[in-house]
Amino acid sequence: MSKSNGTKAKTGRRPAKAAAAPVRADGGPGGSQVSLGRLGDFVGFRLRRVQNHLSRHFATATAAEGLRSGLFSSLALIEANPGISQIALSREVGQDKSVAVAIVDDLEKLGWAERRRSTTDRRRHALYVTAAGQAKLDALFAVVDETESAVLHQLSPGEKQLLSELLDRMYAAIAGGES
Amino acid sequence: MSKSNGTKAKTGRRPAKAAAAPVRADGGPGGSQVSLGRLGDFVGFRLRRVQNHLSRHFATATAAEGLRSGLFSSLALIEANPGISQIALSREVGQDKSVAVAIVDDLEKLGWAERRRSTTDRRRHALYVTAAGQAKLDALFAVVDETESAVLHQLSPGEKQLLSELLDRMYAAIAGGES
DNA sequence: TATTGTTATACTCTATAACTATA
DNA sequence: TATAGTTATAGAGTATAACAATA
Repeated sequence: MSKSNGTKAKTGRRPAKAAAAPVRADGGPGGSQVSLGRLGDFVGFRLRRVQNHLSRHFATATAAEGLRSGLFSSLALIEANPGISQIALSREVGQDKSVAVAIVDDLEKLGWAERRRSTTDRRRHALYVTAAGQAKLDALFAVVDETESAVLHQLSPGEKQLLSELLDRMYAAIAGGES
Repeated sequence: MSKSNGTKAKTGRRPAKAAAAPVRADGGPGGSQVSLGRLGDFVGFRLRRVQNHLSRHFATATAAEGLRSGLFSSLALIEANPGISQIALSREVGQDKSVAVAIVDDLEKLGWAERRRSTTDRRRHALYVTAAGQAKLDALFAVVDETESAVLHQLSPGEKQLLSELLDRMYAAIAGGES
C-alpha cells in the first residue's frame, strides 16, 4: 500500500484552499474520504490507529467485567513473575507506583491476586495470582487472542512473524538507547 | 503526564533534591529481568509498547507548547482537508464531537486554525489552517519525524515500507466492517 | 538517607446528555 | 426528524506530593 496521499509538499506550505481537494468528509459511513495528508507519512500514526482499535475492542468485549485500564496486563505480569513487587510492576507497565496500588487493590477485591508481605524486605509486598485469577486470566487471554485474530487473519504467518520482529527491533532501539 | 507549565504549587515544601539516578533496572526495559509471560505472545502488546514510547516522546518534546492531546493530529487533518467539518474531524480522530469543539477552540485561541461558517450548509463550520498554523505544523512534524527516526533508523527503507503496508492491511480489516 | 507502599489531590481526557440552529 | 455544533458535567486515568514503615 504505497502511501499515495496525493500531493504532499513536505517542507513547503500547501495551497490550502486553491484546490478543491477531495474533502467530501460528509456523513456517509460507507465512504468517508478524508485525506491523511502528511500524517500518512508516519508509522506512529498507523501504529496508533491499529492499537486504538485493539484496545477499544478489548475494552468493549470485557465491559461486563468492569475492568479498569491496566488491570489485565498487570495481572498477566504478576502471573509471569510470581512475587513481583508493586514498584517493579509499575515500572514494567510504565505507570506511577500509586497506580499500581489502585490496581492491586482492585485485584485483591476481585480475588484475583493477593499481597504477601515479603520475608526478606518487609517494605515490600510480594504479589501472587490466585486460582480464580488464573482462571480469569485464561478467559481474558482468550479475548485478546480473538481480538487480534480478527485483525491479523489477513496476514500470513510469515508476515505476522515479520511484524513482531520489526516491532521488537523498534522497541530494542527504545530500550537500548536514550529516551 | 507532566504538564510542564502546570506548576501546581499546592502545599509548599519541595525537597529540592533530585534522586541519585538508580543505575538501571528501570528506565531500560532492555535489561529488565521481568518476564512478559503470555503477554509476549501478542502483537497488540508490542504495538502498545512502541506506540506508548512514541507518544510520550512527542509529548515531552512539545511540553513547552502545552499542547493538548489530539491537537496536533487534528491540525494536520485540517491542513490535509481544508474546509473539513468538525464532525468529520471527530470521526477521523475517533473521538466525540464535543472533543473536536474543545480542540478547535484551542486552535483558534492559538491562532493556528479558524472556523468559517459554511455557505452551503449553515449548520457547519468549515475549518482552515492559518499561516501561523502552517508554520507550527511544520515544526511539529519535524518533531514527529525526529521522534520516529530515533526508533526507525535501524530499519531499512524496505522494511519501513513493509511495516506501513502491514499496518495498513490490519487497519483495512478494521475499517472494512468487522469491529 | 533511600526505598516501598500508601493516601490525598489535581489535572487531563473523554463520553454522555441536553440544548440551538439549521436542514 | 435528523444533523452540526455547543455546553455542562461526570467519570476514568494518571501524575505529584507528602507521609509511614523499613532498609
